[in-house]
Amino acid sequence: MSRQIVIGLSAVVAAIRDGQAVVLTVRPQGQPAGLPFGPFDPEADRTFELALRAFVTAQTRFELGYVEQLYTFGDKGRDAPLANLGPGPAGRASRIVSVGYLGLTPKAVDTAAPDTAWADWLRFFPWEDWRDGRPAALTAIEPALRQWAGAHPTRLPRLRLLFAQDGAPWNEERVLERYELLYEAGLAPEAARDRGEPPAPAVEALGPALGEPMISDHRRILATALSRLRGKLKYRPVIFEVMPEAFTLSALQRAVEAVAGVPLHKQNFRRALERAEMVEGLGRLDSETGGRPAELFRFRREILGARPVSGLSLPLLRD
Amino acid sequence: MSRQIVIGLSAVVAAIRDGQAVVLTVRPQGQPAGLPFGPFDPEADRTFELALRAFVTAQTRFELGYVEQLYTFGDKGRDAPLANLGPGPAGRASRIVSVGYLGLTPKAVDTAAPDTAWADWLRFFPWEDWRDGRPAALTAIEPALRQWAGAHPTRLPRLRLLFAQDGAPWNEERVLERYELLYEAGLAPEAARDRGEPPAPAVEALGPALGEPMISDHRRILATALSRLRGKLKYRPVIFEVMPEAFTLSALQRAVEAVAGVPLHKQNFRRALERAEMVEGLGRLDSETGGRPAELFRFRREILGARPVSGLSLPLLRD
DNA sequence: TCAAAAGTGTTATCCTTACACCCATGT
DNA sequence: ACATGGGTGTAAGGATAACACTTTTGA
Repeated sequence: MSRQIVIGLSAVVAAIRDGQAVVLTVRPQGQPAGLPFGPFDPEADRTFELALRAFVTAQTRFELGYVEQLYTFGDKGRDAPLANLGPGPAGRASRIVSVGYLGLTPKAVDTAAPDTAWADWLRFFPWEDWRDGRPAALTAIEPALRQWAGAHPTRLPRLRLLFAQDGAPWNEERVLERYELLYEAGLAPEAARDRGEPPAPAVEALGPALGEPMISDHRRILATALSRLRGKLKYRPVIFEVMPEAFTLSALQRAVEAVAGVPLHKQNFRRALERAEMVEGLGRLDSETGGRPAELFRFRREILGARPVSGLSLPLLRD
Repeated sequence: MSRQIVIGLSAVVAAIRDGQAVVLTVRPQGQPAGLPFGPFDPEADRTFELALRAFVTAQTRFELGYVEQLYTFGDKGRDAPLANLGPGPAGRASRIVSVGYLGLTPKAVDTAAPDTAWADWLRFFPWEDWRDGRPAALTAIEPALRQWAGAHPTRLPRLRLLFAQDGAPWNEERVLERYELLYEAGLAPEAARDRGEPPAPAVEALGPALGEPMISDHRRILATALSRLRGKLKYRPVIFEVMPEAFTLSALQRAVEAVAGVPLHKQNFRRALERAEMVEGLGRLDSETGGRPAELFRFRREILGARPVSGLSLPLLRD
């Protein structure tokens, strides 16, 4: 009898908390972190999305708002430690196909569900945070990357382009490609693990600069999500899905910066918002941090139905 | 024993022929057209992409070049007539999940494989061709669309936005959303078919203006592909994947226009190409159609590895 | 010589970028 | 008063959109 297919659904649930991009993780004690995931039941589930919403709520006591499909991963050998996804054709080795989803929510409240926590997204990709200039983690891993590339005719240009080597500019969208390069180079702990090998010495030496690993292919899915989200920021007003009803323009800018991982030019960011008529002042003020109180704004959701609406421009701050 | 999952892979293989965007279709005599598709074998296939390349070649005697994953569809009830996808868990009703792929090729050569043919892409979506102004097919289906929308608070703005009603501008990227609206409105023949109902009279009356239906969810996958491709044109130089090594700038422009379905401004299109240093004159001339011979150009593929490269701007021609 | 398609010049306008500066509050 | 963050004005440069015009071939 032939090997069976199990479809696993994984959710990247993202939010903003204290000016940082965070994701919902599940971490059974002692184990690496993972994303909320569950099996797709071909009998009972009418659509992927409904199944996803149901098990995320069950697992984390959290209701999803905005949801979109990311990618379906089916490579043999990268699904290793997800052996049993609950009931269904377990016992015998099943072929696991994983469908990744991205969910956004304005409320990063603690759910009190066991083993569930909001984790700083960039902890898994420390080289992705350029808000305060070139990240230290990148400097730390550069030697290992360059050693892997050597003078190789395709590796070296690829490294240059993806990791801003030799004066190449940083492109914040290519999160997945960067992670895949690290995996190929054997610099992601998951690479050795998936082959059943012990961790490489180079990986152990670099430690946290390589980012925290996750179970199964979850870090890959997380990288896919960040790539998608950073790209989408620019052509859809998705950032408002992680903002509360009322927010200050600075909070909005900090949210965009946290997701995109780059510092933005304050005034040009505001001018772009204004021109697009995306936000509206509420007259009310925010009485908060030290300094002049900021006006509260709201997203003009009504423009979504009324005209083709693009995202935000990212006016970079020169460094 | 529980119902099993079958994963079907479908390929949208696109090319340009005689200035038209075409796709590879499989059409057993008398039946509606379909995309090349085949089952994913969890036993033998290492990745989706390898499996896809293998069966497309087997089925159409055609080798794929550029390939990317589109989307994974798993809705119950939209997979109706694909009952048996070859060997595997057939006999008993299986749950079919379909993973769509997009492939691009510069050679739309006839393969001589049985029942395989290149079909004009826009035949399935006649309202998508704005190269010669507002398409007649759109004018034809507008009354039915407006009747469906009525004064409904969400339907009407959605219709306006997607189908350029009441002065709203046309957005060529939203192919999938338009198809889904037609499906919801019962104006795609597939909608009644999937519910096991006879064709609606309104659908029969409109005939070809609603576009040719396809088997299973293939028209949905085709719409997904066109959306993706139209979007991608603008931020990746994908158009060159469907061009021969040497081409004239007019041929390039016609290719872009065929895919995007909109007319472009000749000189501004060329200026954009020049500024991006994307193409290079070959000195050779093309001795072809009536008129002054055109210079042949090639895509400077080397820029791909060297710097972050975006796609083409689409300088619209006012109408 | 005329139709057909290739290819070029130029300007107004808008958007982006990059300056530098003023405002309102809490301590 | 001063530190802290909020909020504004304006000018240079580049990209886009919109004009109309010249060139080279085949029939």
